[in-house]
Amino acid sequence: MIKREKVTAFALVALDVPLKKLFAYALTGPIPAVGSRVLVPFGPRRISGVVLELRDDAADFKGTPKAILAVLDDLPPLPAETLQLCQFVAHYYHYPIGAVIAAALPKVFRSPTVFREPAPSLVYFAEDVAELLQQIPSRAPAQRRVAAHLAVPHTPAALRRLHDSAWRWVKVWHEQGWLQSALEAKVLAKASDNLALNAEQSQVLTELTGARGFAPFLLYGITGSGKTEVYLQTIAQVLARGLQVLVLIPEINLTPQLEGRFRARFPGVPMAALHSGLNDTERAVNWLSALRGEAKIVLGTRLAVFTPLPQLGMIIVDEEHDPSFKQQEGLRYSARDVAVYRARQAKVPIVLGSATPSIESWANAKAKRYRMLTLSERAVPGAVLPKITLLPVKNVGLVDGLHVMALAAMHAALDRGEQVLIFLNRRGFSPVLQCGECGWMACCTHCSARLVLHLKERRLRCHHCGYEQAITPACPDCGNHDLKPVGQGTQRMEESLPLHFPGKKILRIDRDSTSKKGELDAALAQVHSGEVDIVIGTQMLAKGHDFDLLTTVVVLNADTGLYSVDFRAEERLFALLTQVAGRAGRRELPGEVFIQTAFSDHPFYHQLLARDFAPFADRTLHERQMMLLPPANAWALFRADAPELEQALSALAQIRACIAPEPHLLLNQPVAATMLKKAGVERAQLLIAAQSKVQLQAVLDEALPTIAALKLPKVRWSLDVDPIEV
DNA sequence: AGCACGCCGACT
DNA sequence: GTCGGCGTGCTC
Ligand SMILES: [Zn+2]
Ligand SMILES: [Zn+2]
Repeated sequence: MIKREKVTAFALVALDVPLKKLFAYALTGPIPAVGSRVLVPFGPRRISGVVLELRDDAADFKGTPKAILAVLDDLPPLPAETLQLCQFVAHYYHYPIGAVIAAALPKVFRSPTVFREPAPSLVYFAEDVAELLQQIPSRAPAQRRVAAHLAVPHTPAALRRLHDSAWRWVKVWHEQGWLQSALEAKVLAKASDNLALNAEQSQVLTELTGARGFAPFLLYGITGSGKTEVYLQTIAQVLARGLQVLVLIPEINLTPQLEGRFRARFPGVPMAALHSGLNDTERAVNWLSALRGEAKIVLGTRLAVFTPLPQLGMIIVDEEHDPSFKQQEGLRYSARDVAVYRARQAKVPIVLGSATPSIESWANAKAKRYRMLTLSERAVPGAVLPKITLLPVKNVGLVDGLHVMALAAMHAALDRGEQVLIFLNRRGFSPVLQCGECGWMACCTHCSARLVLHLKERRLRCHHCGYEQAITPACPDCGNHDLKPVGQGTQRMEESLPLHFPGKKILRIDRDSTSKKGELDAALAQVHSGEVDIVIGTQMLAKGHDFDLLTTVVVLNADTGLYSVDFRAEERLFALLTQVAGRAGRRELPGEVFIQTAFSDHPFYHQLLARDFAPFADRTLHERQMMLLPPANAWALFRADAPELEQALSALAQIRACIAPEPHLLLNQPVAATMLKKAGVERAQLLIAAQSKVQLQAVLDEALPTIAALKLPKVRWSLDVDPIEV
């Protein structure tokens, strides 16, 4: 009889801990595949991890490995490509691999408990929404708003997002026979028709559908040029080849509209939405259907870039310039950049679409690393871009914050029966509450910031942390009772406008007025129905929402960043104003945009008025090259916070000392953050600039092990590669 | 990041 | 006497 030595095998497991290493565990039972989710003992607790390597020794671990407790098969082993993508991200953003994998997985797969997939739920929809609406009395507007959504199939969970009672109503309507229900995969409806394409669109479609292998495109298309229709027809052809499409979109409450349009065009094509509105279970279910290759279209926000897709055929990043593609805490990745890497890895085409591309992507297109495709005509024949007028406000008397020309234009539009949008990106009544005697201003105790006066709620609130307090009745410094609101917020505009527009219906739409479920939906419905005359809106309304009767837009206080240190301020303002201008005018009603500005002489406005992003982008890119700013070089930013600024600065000085100077590497001095105090800590930062991303990575690879070994008590620090806010 | 261990100040 | 403050150190 042959005595076999006991075969011991080991697994190297990635765990969600801030340590840049893998942990060795002994395999006792069946051998899990690489990529499997496993339950392991870790110190006194049991946590979930992912197997990255199998081997017959414990690598460099000298102790006695503990045994894996269980292989959790609620998740199929992650494909090698997904693990490799996570490895790339871990390396590029200098983040521990276990933490990257954890961030890439739906929350339920980070927990040590096994996820039980619920039975597939039915979806509810109306074949003829008009017929359904006839059954619902007009005295039930909330029910009618829900009904109006039901051309698109909804799960019970999706219904609950529309309105707390929506699921209850739908059950009744279904019993009445006014609605159909089906398993999601079985919905058979007529697809919305392809829209006719103009010559430019057809040419772009031909280019995109003809591409094979890794092929990056920058689709530069002006507002209203029909980018979405081009996406839809391109997607149809990728689906016809039996492949999956990943569509990444910004994080805004616009996902439902886009999802509706996709579902209407591709009824019966399984689609997985992955946005922040979903609960953990929905997210996990949709993610699994993508991983299994069942969902053919994955429509999601930045996190969706990590979704495993066995038959990936194309990636589309819509509004590629949008800052929400860059995560601003923890793993500070750019989903757009990761998407480009992923397209290269999967050897598929990628389309970055925007009316105002990021200068980074513009530079790539100019350098022929991306192929530039242009849509320069409006898709709807005869439609013209809105006219933009600057209203200089320097040394001009304003009436409740409005220029007389703006008031006149608003009156004219309202007289024609049209709607007006006042775009004011500042919630609350006034950004400052000030003492008229001594000049004292109400400030947050935890942040270096003013408290914003919210008169409606009778509170002073900090917009940077959760702090709020009752309105101070008197100045704490001099006792004066005459405290004055200074500056104009949306609430103040809402209060003063009726004086100038008596009898007109005015509606404020901002985060405060739409914080409850269904409120935004209700507000938008009021605007669509035409019962609202003037809308006062913040950033929330800048994107996407199209109102047929809205012709006139007045922009207030948008350009405060123009002379700031932030070198991306112009780029962002161009994108914002382009988007806001897109709200003005439809088809036969031409739009007009009035921008109140204190900087009407700024060269930026010459280019905005020319309505052409290309010369602006060319000039900006040239400036960046002249001044050695990204994308002409590569930046990394160390941030530190501590109870005292001195501690943060000293930590950054120690970090800086770990980086060896070399030619073409700029090591700045640590400086206090522009807003020194935030949420009770004092903050500082250290910028390093390298000639190229390659040099930057080499420098960071070299320095980070030393930096990680530093003892920095009371200080929390993080590294941001390719920061967008400095 | 958790979580335990450990060593000093004021509480029943 | 012990409850709890958070500094320090470790996790296969
Ligand atoms: Zn005072
Ligand atoms: Zn604050």
